[in-house]
Amino acid sequence: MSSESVEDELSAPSDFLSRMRHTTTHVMAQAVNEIFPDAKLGIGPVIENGFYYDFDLPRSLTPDDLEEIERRMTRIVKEDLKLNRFVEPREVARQRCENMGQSYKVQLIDDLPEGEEISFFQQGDFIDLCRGPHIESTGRIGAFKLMSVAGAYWRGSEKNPMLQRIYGTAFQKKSQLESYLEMLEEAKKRDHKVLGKQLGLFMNSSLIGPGLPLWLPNGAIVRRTLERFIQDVEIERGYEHVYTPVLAHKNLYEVSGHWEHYKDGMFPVMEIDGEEFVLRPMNCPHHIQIFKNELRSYRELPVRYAELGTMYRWEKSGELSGLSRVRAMTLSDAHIFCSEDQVKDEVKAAILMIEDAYRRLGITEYRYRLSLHDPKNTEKYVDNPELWSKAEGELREVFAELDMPYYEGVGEAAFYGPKIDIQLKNVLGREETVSTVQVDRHLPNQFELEFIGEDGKRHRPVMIHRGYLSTMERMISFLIEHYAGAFPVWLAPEQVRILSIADRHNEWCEALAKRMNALGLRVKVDARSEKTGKKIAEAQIRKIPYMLIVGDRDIENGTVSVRVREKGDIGPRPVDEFIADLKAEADARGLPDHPIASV
RNA sequence: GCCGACGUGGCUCAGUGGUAGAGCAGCUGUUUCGUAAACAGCAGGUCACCGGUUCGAAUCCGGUCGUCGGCUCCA
Repeated sequence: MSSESVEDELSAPSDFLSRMRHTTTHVMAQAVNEIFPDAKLGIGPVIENGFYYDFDLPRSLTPDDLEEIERRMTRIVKEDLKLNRFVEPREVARQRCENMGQSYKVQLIDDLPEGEEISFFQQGDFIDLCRGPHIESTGRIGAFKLMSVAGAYWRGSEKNPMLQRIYGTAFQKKSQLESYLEMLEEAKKRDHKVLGKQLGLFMNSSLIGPGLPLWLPNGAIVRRTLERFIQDVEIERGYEHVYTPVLAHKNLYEVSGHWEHYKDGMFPVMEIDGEEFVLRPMNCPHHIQIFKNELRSYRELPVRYAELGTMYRWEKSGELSGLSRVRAMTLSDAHIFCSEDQVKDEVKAAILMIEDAYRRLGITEYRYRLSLHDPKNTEKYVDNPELWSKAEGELREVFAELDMPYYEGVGEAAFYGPKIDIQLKNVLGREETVSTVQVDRHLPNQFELEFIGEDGKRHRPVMIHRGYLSTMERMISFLIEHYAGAFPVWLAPEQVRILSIADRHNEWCEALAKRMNALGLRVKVDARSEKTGKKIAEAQIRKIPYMLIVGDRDIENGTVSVRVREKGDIGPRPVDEFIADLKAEADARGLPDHPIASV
């Protein structure tokens, strides 16, 4: 992280927008410096949709300060100051920063590799250590806006002092800035926390506790439907399901190594009658005990145990968020026990299974990360260089053999082994880990797992940890945002709402709903004495895929007037035909082709 | 956990020291209506919690809890 930040600070991309944003961040620093002459500067890189700069200031910034800074920035832009670049020898540069009291900049210089050119940029009186590149003058900066203030640790480490980070963005044209801000507003409406409330999917109770969400009936339908899908696919693909408890002796996790490496992520020990229990933060040790329950033959392998495993992790309070970061979660987990020569095939099969699910869910924006350990961090990772290099090499081979592109993330591995993480892009363009496949030779050692080989001798199996569709919490928070709450038919809590035109149609509507319910379709009737327009508006807000409007004409002709969520009124359809089409669409368990709407 | 902001009926939000408000939702009644919100009435709030300042606190101050945006961490 620290080396990357230095990198960010000193080598911004060179296209005009990036250079302009980089210059804007300098203008911001200049403005802050005017208000706080003693401000110490951290780093000020360009990021995906803008920029930030970190400051060490005598007091914390308020929203009013941001306005003041913006005003000063506007003035600096108007002054149209030229940016001058100059280079200095290391010692001179270092002395300059020290004289300016810029201790963080001194640290940056000290960390620059030998022989690196050390450059400064100056506009007006303001001088800043920076590699650039910049635009030629502040006057060429277009529309900008400061977005927020946040605390950020110097160099990203909790051990370092916390600086104040100001986030901002800039565009060449005002209209571009405006449409970006509009886009953020739109994204807010897709926020799963907002939609979760609006659609009655989940809630939190401060009495129950933060990070412990409660699934409301509608959310429970989405979850159950997804869980059934997961289990059905797993059965098809040769997994066996098990159920294991969420508590275990602390000792289990001492053997596994979790206690040593993962203690901070666990709820504290419960002690009773001299026994120590913990809530499990992972399911693997439980599945391992099942593997060990009998003597295994190579003929049985691979053994694949799957479970929607509920677990508890002590997430720090500031990390919690809606359904995506929680303390109680259920992972679509599985552990594959196999022989050395089965590893790569099993990893590949798991990846292909995950890709197939994404296709059905309509998820296309993702990339593979090979998550490697950090050899320098022996505290976080099991210290066994041979195992690491073997497993990491193996996963690279898998990518090569599948001909799949990927990138590597050092320091992203699990404590026991490297991972293939599938990184999804969420609505805000941020990546989150959803599915994961991990190769592990550590836990089999810890628990002394064995199977009898063809040669009659004992061999150690390899374990593959496979998180299929993440935790139900994170996956569904992702899907809510991905679909903007408009779930495809197979996942929609309420698939159809029947709207009666007048009270006299209610009985017929109820009978129709009953008939569809009997086929496993989720149908409700809006039998209130409200105007049709109002019933439509409400069903639309609830994002129900189909509305069936029923009045005299329909009852007479045996039709329903179909209104499709995305398309509006598509006119009357024979009842039997609609039901058959809907049933087919729901059973397909995939993105809708909209057979009904396509007519 | 750290930095910052915020917390007012079920929901969305007004209200900056002087008797707690609106819209939607809810309930009751009227309306029976064909593709995005009929009309009227009623009810609903220890202004997150605890303490302080003040003749008087939703409003000012302190603390606690919770939420949000970041940092760190992560499925």
